[in-house]
Amino acid sequence: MVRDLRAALVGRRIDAVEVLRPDVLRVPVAEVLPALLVRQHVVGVDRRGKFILIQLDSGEHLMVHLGMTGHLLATSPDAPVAPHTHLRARLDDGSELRFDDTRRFGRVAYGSTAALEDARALPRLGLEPLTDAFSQEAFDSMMRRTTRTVKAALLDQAGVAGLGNIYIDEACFAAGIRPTRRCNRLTRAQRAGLRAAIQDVLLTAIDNRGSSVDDYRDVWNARGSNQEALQVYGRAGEACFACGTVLRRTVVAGRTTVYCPHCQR
DNA sequence: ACCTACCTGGCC
DNA sequence: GGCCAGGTAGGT
Repeated sequence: MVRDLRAALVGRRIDAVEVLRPDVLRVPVAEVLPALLVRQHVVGVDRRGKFILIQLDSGEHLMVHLGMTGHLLATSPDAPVAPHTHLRARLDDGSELRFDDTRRFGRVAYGSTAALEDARALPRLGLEPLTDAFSQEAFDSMMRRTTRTVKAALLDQAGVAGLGNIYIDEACFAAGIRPTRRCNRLTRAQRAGLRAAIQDVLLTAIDNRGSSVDDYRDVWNARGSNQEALQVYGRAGEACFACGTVLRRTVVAGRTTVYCPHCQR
């Protein structure tokens, strides 16, 4: 998403902003957001975990979290406006950036990263799994000192940033580890396998432009193809691609979890 | 280290 | 009507 947003936004000037649903805005109050954004240029787009940071020439950021059902779309201003569109920004190339989010679990905020952290709009996030910070040493020390299940630990964005329900189940399958296993009980080899699997699963998903299992769409409203590569997510009751065993559904850390009882121990 | 609430919509 | 859904915050 961030790579697509860079292509759509970097160098653009914001000409007009309309907040249709003020309560998706964390900080500041919605009434002042248009005045803060208008006439600024987008200088970059970054990401911390699942938080998208659109950097403006003031040095501040428009921060967006998509929640479960959020979209950021670059579109023509004339295109039909999706239901639950909460924010519209007109850009100097005649295009429009829109944020829509049916369930309103997503969030928008504006400010410096320090201000966003102070306002608790941007929480403390853990290791970025596709950077050098995600070393085996760092991952091991995190995993060795918690008794939580693997599923719960990986859902916690303060440990590893950016993993969600789909990719955790996929990484556990790729590593042959049941999501119900306790972190501190994994062997060194299992931790190494899990770390590699996390990186693999994420890189594949990015190559495939995301998992459009349901309503994920890219910035140009196109579907990704990674839903076709998923091995376990959404496949409970179906046969494991590796061994044919029926995949099992359970609830771990409050989330639906699917695994192969034969391939995953 | 859990557990529930927050929302809307689709499906049975 | 009840159950389920890519997530996180705030409570205990």
